[in-house]
Amino acid sequence: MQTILLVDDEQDVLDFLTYTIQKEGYRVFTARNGKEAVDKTIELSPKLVLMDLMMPIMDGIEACIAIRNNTSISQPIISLLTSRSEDYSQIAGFDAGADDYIAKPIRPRLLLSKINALLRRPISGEAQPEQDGRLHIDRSSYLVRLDNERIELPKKEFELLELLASRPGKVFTRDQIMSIVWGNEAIVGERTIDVHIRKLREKLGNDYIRTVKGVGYTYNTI
Amino acid sequence: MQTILLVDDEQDVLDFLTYTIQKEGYRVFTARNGKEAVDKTIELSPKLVLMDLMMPIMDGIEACIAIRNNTSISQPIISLLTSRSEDYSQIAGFDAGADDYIAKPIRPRLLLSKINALLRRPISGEAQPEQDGRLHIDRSSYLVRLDNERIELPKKEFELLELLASRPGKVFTRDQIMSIVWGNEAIVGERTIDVHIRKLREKLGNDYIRTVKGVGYTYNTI
DNA sequence: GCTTAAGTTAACTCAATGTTAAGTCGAACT
DNA sequence: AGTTCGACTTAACATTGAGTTAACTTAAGC
Repeated sequence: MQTILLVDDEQDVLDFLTYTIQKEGYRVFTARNGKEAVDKTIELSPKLVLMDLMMPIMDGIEACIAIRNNTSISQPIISLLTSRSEDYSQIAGFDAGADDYIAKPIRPRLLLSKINALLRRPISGEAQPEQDGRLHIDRSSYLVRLDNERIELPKKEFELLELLASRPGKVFTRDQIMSIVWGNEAIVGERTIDVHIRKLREKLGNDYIRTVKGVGYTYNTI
Repeated sequence: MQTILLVDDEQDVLDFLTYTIQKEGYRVFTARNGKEAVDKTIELSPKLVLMDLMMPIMDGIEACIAIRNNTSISQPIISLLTSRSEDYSQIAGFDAGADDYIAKPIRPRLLLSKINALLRRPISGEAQPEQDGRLHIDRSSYLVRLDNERIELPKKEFELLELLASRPGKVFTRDQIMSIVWGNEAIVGERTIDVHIRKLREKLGNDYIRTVKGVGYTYNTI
């Protein structure tokens, strides 16, 4: 079960959101201000922190910075809750390292679908894909750089490359690739993966992805 | 520790706000009118001046102008305190060089959050978003300059551009754009974002905003 | 050599996005 | 009050290109 830390200074909001999120099947902890949020993040290692922007003692931005600066803790996904009126602080949030925004007033349905989406995406902290010099993969800009030349990749190609590069040397089976990049719902044909691999090789050169026949594909460790 | 100059002609207000702000960990000085405010600004070089609009001897607007015109002193962030009714004077305040408004009656928590936000924000005019020369976005004057030619943008377009430019290269999803620029109250149609993107491209040229199909939009880092 | 996995190519499909023009609404002006 | 204006939204339609498929070729392993 995934853990979520909920941070707001208003008890009503906490109660309501806790109820809403628990019903969806998550484990919820709460904090009342930024200081508590930082402490509990360290203590509980939540996967996701939902935090109000305006709080006494330490506001959302400060807490965000504090969490991001503490490299010894496992980095949660941080999403800030904000009122539409306080618009100038919104941009500061991204600078502070927040991953997403959720605008108040909060619609429960929307909130849950956002939470699900945020938690479904690749683990932000772990396994930074690839730094070895030649190739650089940046998820936030959806951009790949090869020898400092930028290469724009379409979504699926990017995600496929990102997956392979997240563990250089590890061989991913077609099944694994299919369920991670395509999801279990999509039933696509046998050759679809091949074609995407081909497109990647076309753009990056043949050296980066190695076929392990009968098993799958791997990102080449030189 | 950051220094704040508090200016109001009512002793009650001064006492209450001084207490509130000191508790948050700022150094607070006070002044009783605009004249004093200018003098103490020169003397103390505060980071932030919180000033009532209506005062005897010299009002907030005049003091604001006096401070802005004195180029030999380090420019503080100026935020004016105003009653909701006198909102017509807000325009004059911005013209006079104020950075922000805080409406009376003052809610302590809101005030503190605003102060925190203001003091984190670079002094007005000093571009946070975008440095590359061609495009200059100035939030305080709500104005965009492209190759030194001024471009006036309506609110939504400005906010959209500001968001994208706040993190050049980062791809913002439609969801994120929607909740930040529009907020969750407004449920607008599918094509609304596209149209605003189009208007921006029309005015700025196509080079600045890149579409990442299936993901979102990004401000281009050439 | 036979079998099967993977590579290749080009055509196809459809959802995502682009575009245009017209409609709505509120603010400013007369 | 009526009028004008422009921001914002909507709706209808056009376009694009990512993703997929199909048909065929090549390579690997026994």
